[in-house]
Amino acid sequence: MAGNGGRRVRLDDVAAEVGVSPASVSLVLRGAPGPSAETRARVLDAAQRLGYRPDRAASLLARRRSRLIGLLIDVRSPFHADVAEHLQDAAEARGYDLVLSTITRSRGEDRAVETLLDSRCEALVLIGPDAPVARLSELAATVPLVLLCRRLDPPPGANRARPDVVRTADEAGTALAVDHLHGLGHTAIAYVDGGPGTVARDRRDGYLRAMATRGLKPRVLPGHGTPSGTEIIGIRAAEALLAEGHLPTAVVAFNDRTAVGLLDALARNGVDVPGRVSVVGYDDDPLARMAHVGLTTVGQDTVGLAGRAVEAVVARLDGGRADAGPEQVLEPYLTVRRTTAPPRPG
Amino acid sequence: MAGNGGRRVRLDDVAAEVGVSPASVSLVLRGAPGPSAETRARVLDAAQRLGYRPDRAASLLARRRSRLIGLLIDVRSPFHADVAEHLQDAAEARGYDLVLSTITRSRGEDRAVETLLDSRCEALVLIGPDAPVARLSELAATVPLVLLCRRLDPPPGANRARPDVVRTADEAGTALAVDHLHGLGHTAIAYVDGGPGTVARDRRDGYLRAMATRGLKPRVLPGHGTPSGTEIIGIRAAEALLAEGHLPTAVVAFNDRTAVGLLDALARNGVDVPGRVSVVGYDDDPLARMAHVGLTTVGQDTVGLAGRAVEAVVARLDGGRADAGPEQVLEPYLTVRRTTAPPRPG
DNA sequence: CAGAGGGTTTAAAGCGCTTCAAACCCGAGT
DNA sequence: ACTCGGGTTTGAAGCGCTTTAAACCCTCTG
Repeated sequence: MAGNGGRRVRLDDVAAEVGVSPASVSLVLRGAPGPSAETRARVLDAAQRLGYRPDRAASLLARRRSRLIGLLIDVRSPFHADVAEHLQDAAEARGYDLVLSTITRSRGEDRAVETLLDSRCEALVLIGPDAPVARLSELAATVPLVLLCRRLDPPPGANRARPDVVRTADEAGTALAVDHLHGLGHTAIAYVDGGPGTVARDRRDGYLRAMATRGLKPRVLPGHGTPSGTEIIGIRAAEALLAEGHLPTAVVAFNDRTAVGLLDALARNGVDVPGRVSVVGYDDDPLARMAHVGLTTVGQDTVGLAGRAVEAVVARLDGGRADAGPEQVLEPYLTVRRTTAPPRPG
Repeated sequence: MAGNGGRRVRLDDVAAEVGVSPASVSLVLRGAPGPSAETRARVLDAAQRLGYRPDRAASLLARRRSRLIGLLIDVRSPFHADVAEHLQDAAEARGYDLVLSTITRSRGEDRAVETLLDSRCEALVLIGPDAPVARLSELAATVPLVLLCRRLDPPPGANRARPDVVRTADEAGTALAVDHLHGLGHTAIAYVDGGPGTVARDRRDGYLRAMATRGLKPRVLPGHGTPSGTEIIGIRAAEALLAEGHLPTAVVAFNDRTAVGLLDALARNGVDVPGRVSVVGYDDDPLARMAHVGLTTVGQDTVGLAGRAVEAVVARLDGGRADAGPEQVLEPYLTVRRTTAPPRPG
């Protein structure tokens, strides 16, 4: 409110206004026990009147603990944004705050993590980081670390530090997709791969195993090539399939973006989905949920993931647990929308 | 590196290690003039060896000026992410740092701005904020403010504080689209609106004016309804058009997301684009650039916008300019891709 | 009426870094 | 021998808040 050109209002100013010590004001403002109801009221009123805003830097510096959790995300990913939101809530509920650092073109994972470290974070949560196991282990030696949606494989040596891991059972996810399709009557089910990375591997393995279990012949379309997991990959896969002349009756894609690329290329070539080909994605992206896409997809429990991640952090920070807890693996779920149907008879 | 369980390494530790005063270390680490080459080398070496990381909170608190620019964005928007990246670069070049605060479901514009204010930001940049003019003016009275991609209309009273404004000439943008289509031979050009908001108004006005100038009959499809500017709006518009039985030969959409919805609904209904209908979007979203979309669209000069925004901030902060400079309006550009073509003869 | 005990308030010591005036050192100039 | 000036280094005072032990002030016992 106060548009006075003067200096920013400090805690002392409020104290002076009310006629109490800065200590009291600090206590009141943080809702700490001590001050009487009357003092509280007067301080709150004055703070409001003067338009006082606490200085985060100062408060952070003075506080014993920062109660800050650093989060690394990729701004571009809606999935990350989603998880971040739930993390925010979960952290808040436990009395923690989130500092987020995004990775961009000009700012790699390492730099983003450094920013976090410089910001007094007591723990770090990394969503599906690309860093090699050795680097992660090294980081984990410095600060409590939670890996979200990424397994640590191969596990670091026995005496190396080990981060907590919270992830979705991705093998089960693609198996779910195969189940669903097989249940509808499909037998020719192809898979579009997601390139390198542990996540892609898990999903592929899940598909392969599920196919093997049912005695079906797997068919994996390569997912590498620059930006893996993008629409382009899906388009290429569709083109490859079309070029062969005979399409499978169903395709499972590494993720929704790939699935959307697939969908689009199929539509452009006059292939009816789900009439001629069924498609299943992975992530339950907002993209997939959009009415006009209506993609059947495997979803991750973002609320659960966020919750577990925060629990892991709290267990280390407040619970005094020194080393990583057991890996937490959440089950994925399948959301059936409009891109899957029984195969066309004949 | 140092995985020692001990306390975090402080500036004093480095100073002690080298045998100089903390003051010298501080100077060296910030590249400030003073210390001799030899001192520099020794300090840098020790800092490296001890794995020293400066504490941002402490540094921020001690510094006279924070050189921090607060940026408000919506994580979900790729356009915002894009601008943010360029802002980051531009700010860095001028010796400023960015603090970003994102608006989410559970965290409105106001709260996000408060976080920024609490973080010692010397100036704020808001990308297309929804807040009413009065609120923005009030904010501008507190802190140097730059409005990006949003005009201030109606202008606040004469004695009210006024933010700097950097935006794209949106009227010109849609006019560009109409130009292009008319140039191809189209005369039945419809427009899908973007709901309330100054941006939507400008774009619509540009369309209407351009149509009037050419003596063409405008046709605006409503863009309101929850989340305006989304794919849904495009789908509804396409359905409305299809229901009428006769399609225009070209459609200009408020933004790319709307255009994509439009595209999708048309494809589903067997309408060839650009054979039967041409479509133009707005924003030059990564979405539009994607190979399989190939949307002809109007783009904004994000680098220019970011640069001007930072210039405006610097002019106020370092240049001593007290009040807002002139509104900066950048010209949009048209990127022709594969969704526009001459109308089908006959 | 002295002393105990509980609820409030506060003085003072930081948190880890920056800043800047003052001190220092040394060879050059007088 | 002595001052001068420039390049280096540093002591010390904060930045605005938190925290803790100690001081205070009552009212309540014994």
